Amino acid sequence: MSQNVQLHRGRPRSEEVHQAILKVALDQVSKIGFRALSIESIAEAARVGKTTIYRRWPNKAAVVMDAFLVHVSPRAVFPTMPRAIDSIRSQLHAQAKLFRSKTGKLISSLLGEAQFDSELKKAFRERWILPRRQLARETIEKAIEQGDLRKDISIETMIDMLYGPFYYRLQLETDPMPDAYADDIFNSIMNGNAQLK
Amino acid sequence: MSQNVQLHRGRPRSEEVHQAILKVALDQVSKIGFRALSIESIAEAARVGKTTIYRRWPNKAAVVMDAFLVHVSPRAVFPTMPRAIDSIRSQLHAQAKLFRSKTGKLISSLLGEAQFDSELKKAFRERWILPRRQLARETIEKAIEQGDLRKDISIETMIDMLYGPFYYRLQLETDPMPDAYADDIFNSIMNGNAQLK
Amino acid sequence: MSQNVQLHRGRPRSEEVHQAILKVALDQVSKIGFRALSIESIAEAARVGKTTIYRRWPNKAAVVMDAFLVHVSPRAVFPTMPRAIDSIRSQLHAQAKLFRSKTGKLISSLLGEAQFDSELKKAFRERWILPRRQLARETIEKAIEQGDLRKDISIETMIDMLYGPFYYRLQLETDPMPDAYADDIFNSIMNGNAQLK
Amino acid sequence: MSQNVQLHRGRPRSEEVHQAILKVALDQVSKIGFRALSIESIAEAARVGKTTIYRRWPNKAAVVMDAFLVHVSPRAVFPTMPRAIDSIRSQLHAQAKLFRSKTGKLISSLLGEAQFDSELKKAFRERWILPRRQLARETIEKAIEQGDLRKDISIETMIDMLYGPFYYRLQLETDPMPDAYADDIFNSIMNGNAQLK
DNA sequence: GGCTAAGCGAGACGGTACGTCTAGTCTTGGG
DNA sequence: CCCAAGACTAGACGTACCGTCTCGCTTAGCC
Repeated sequence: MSQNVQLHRGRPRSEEVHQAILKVALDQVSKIGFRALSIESIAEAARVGKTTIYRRWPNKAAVVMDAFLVHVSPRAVFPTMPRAIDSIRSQLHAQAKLFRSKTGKLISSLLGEAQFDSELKKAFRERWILPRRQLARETIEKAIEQGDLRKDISIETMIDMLYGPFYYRLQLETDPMPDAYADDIFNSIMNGNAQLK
Repeated sequence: MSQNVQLHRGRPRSEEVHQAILKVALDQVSKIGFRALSIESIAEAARVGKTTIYRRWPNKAAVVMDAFLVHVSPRAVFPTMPRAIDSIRSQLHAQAKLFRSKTGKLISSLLGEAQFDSELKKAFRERWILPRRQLARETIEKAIEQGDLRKDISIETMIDMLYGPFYYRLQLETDPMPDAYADDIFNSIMNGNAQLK
Repeated sequence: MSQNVQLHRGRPRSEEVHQAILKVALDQVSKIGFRALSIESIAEAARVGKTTIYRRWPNKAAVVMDAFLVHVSPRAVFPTMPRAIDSIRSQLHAQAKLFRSKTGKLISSLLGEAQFDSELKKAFRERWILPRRQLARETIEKAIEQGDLRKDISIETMIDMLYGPFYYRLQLETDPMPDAYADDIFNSIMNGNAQLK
Repeated sequence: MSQNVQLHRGRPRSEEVHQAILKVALDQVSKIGFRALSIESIAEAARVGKTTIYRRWPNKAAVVMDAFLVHVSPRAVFPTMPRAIDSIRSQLHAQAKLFRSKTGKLISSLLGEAQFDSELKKAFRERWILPRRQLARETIEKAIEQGDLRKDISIETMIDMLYGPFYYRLQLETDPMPDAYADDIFNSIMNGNAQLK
């Protein structure tokens, strides 16, 4: 029985063009920022028709989101160490370093734009936030098993406390974000702030 | 002898007009959202020339920022209780309530937009964030004096941990933000998550 | 062998749209006058984007100039008669009639505006004035050949005297412009005003 | 019986201010042209409130019209000679000279603007054109009496032929306007162009 | 090798809002 | 009542992008 459905009719989409667009998008977002970026400027710089971009993405946020993930994914891996609790501390340092880099600016732009674009918010959450939360969740569970974290804690809240302050400081720039900040957060989460009686 | 310098030359700016613009801005931002809002629509609805708006604010973000503060300031007061630590818990509940309301949406819009507008970020930080941090700081110091918080903690980090998770959840909508969330955050900050040995 | 150069790249400009704009421009200039006319109102009435107009003409004067020529060209032909001198007299009557019509108002608007827009002046001169002067010149030369006009006259000056008084009266409205006016001008040009001794 | 009607109540209008406005208007119209001129720029340059200008003139055309007349009136006098026909020839030369000067540009601007402003047209006609026509009329009548012009001519048409070609050439710039042009016009008007049989 | 279908770059299309400009009016304090 | 200053409403300007569309041309698989 032959397969009647013709899978690829007509000229196939060019992978080259796809990559060129993402590359230009990333370049421009770094150079001129997310706001100043426009589909028109990407199209022009990539020597590509606007239609070609709109055929693949609904708007510039989606393009930049893709460009961001292609760029950052290989870089942002969760460290694995024998003691899970060490992985967590290590991850916080990696987080601080990432947020201090140019990528930090890109992340805050995407999160900022996501406040006005529910599709982007969904994508940002599902493709960037949730995978990292899942890794964090697994690591926390392992740390509980290893006896370093209490059994009775709310894991989701703990994850919020691991990430929340970083995004807060990234977006508000109330203070810089040195490695020591990661340690402060870690210690506070582990030991709490109450005066034991 | 006489004062030669005329302090207010020309027709003074109309306070009525000022209030009308802020009112319309707030109305519209609630109805149609920050992005759909335009200076033109505000001008039209407020029966005001566009120039009159541009004379007072550089862009719509600045208008909405002002409208937001006028609207929210009287509402968002830091509760004062005999034990400072109770004020903190109470404030977290107020925070959760505020962020669940329509104002929460407005705050996330302003913080989102602030990622693309450094003047707005400065204004948001200095007129909204920092005053609240200052109150939090004073309350924490009082709680230390009252023996409820440890002397050796980093106050700035603790403030980040009080607010960060709320803004994180507000912007990412990973989960809802019930009153119980405020309690979870409070307990985690107070007691930490480590398994005591 | 093969022709590599793509002659018409991109979507071609719509002739329909072009005509629609000119039609609307002519309608509106008749109804509300040149000054009250705006590119915005043309765009709106023609259901066309402003950019589409600006892509083709630099300002409203250029649009109206084109609309005028499209409208008037088929109407304003130089009459041809066996005796060239009769063509001239006939043309003066046509001139008077044209200037009394709505088109006269349009011509005075264009000439008026041309005093502030050198491009328009150039266009008005080259596309409206000079072609008519050329026809007049040929007719005068023929009349000289036919022995009705003297050989020693300055043709350019004579053309000025044929047209100048009409434009003068059109613009200043010192007096009406009946057919008799054309005859007066014609007789004066032919016979002069000096008392022969 | 005392006169109850108070003729001048309040502060009298300043003559100084009046002159300053006219001077600035004339300066600016020479420098930047009629179109670029605005009431605002006059007010600013003359250190005068806009209201003060609007109190005296309805719009910029009226201001410039006044400034023009104040400037040009003492300069533009009709020459008087024993033979009226010589006055006419002389006047044509003066006309050519005036139209070649900066004032020519100003006249064409006013006449141009007058096509869009009926009040200005009225003022231009009554205060500039008609007085000169009246002088021309008187001179022509004198020339008829002196036997240099025919009795049966249409005087109004002859005046149109004296002035029309100059305004035509001033506004259309088809050709320069040398003194010889004045002679050509004069000769044509006097002798006509017909071949005598 | 020709047919069909989709992709391609280019650029025109209808729109929306921008931020600026000027018009002509109004509202201060002061002369 | 005049004056300078400058805010007021109104509305057009010309520009920038949006997201869609329409060209001629290219590139594939299928018959």
